[in-house]
Amino acid sequence: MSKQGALSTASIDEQMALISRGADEVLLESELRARLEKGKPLRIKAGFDPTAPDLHLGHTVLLNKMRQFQMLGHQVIFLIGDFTGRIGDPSGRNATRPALDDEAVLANAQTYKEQVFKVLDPEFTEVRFNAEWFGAMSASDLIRLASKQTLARMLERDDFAKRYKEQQPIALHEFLYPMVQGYDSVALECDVELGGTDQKFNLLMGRELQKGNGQAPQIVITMPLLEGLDGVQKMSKSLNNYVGVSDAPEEMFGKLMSIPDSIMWRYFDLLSTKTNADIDSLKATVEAGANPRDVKFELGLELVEVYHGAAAAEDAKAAFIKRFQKGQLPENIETVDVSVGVEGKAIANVLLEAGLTASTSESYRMVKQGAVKIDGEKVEDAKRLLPAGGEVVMQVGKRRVARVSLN
RNA sequence: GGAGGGAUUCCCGAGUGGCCAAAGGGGGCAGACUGUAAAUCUGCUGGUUCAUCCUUCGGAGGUUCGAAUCCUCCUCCCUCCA
Repeated sequence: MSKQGALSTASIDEQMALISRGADEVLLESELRARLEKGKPLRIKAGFDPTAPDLHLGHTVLLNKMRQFQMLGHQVIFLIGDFTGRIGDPSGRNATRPALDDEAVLANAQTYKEQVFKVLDPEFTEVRFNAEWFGAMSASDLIRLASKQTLARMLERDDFAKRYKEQQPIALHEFLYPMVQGYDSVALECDVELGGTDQKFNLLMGRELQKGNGQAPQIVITMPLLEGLDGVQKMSKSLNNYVGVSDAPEEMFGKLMSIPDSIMWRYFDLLSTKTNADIDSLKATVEAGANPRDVKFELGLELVEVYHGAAAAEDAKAAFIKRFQKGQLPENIETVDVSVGVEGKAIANVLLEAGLTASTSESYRMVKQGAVKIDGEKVEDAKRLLPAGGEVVMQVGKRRVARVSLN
């Protein structure tokens, strides 16, 4: 793998292998190979809808693929769909999504940029907004664009076909969306467009429109959804199985360590910038009997480093080992003040007020199950009163800890 | 317009007058075992002043000593007929 800014000296086969790693589909591989063989930097685009500014690792799958292209010396374009974001996107939804107002779009776009450059190298990233060309487009331009597509073609899309069949409404503007997105590729003269599998139809539309405008059709690469920490369902906030890109280093490391082994290689394929050869050699060590945990450490280190730097990553790993492998208390325990009054307060209530349990009922349950410790001592009686004065370290289970100042 | 079926605790789903804070499963949490993995076993899984009392079974009323269960009205969903 070469330094950025210059085309990689890796063989075409190696480049193809890296580019297609983890991808759901590469359409068409033969075209991609042909373009790589020309030996010129390619223009790689991925579009982002400015609706969800709080990113988790699932969202970074595309970014990581872009990063891999950068490492091969190609130019990536981070396209913010500010114009299309104002229309609303029907992708994979049964109902139409409300349009965003200008202010929200801009604010989200800004947040996006901040988070995205943790992964991408800003020097080799072109940030564009599609209002740039659509803002200036006239009605006649738009109708001319629309004239290039047919109803039958639009209804090939599963989502539309299904809604049509079920007699659910399809707003006309939803037909415009794929065309508008496809036209982005024309405007940017893209060689490759990346997107989620749910975007396949729209990505292919870009090929059609490019052909119609005398450009070589872009290669389409679709990336799958990343499974969450449970290893089964897709990573999402609502399922609470995600690693947020703004998670603290220790939290991020710990979450990554908790993924099932079965999903570990998937994370490497989709999130790591390691070469295929490096990943293969890690696999070989595990097959030879190495503890998969140590390979997971590698994963944790790499990903925490992306978002927090190398030093923080090492610290997170050390803290993890100390806390969970050796069972010691973490170093930075949050201190919480709890007022207990002159008579003192029952442990159950102190736990609640310290935020360690969700209710006093839960406190009682935790104590009953032997999950509560105060200064390392298992608590037997949830009703015991804690007197004012002094600090105690309270633990509920392995993960919840707080230093509680009683006053 | 007519005839039926349904709405239950985070989710699915049983319950058809008291033994129901409500079976079972899922999910989650905790304990054991571990590599904070998986698998497995065990327990817990409405609130509380915790062997107590309070609130919950779509909503509002009613019958009853007592209702998730019966009656009335309302809201929403599904199936069939016209």
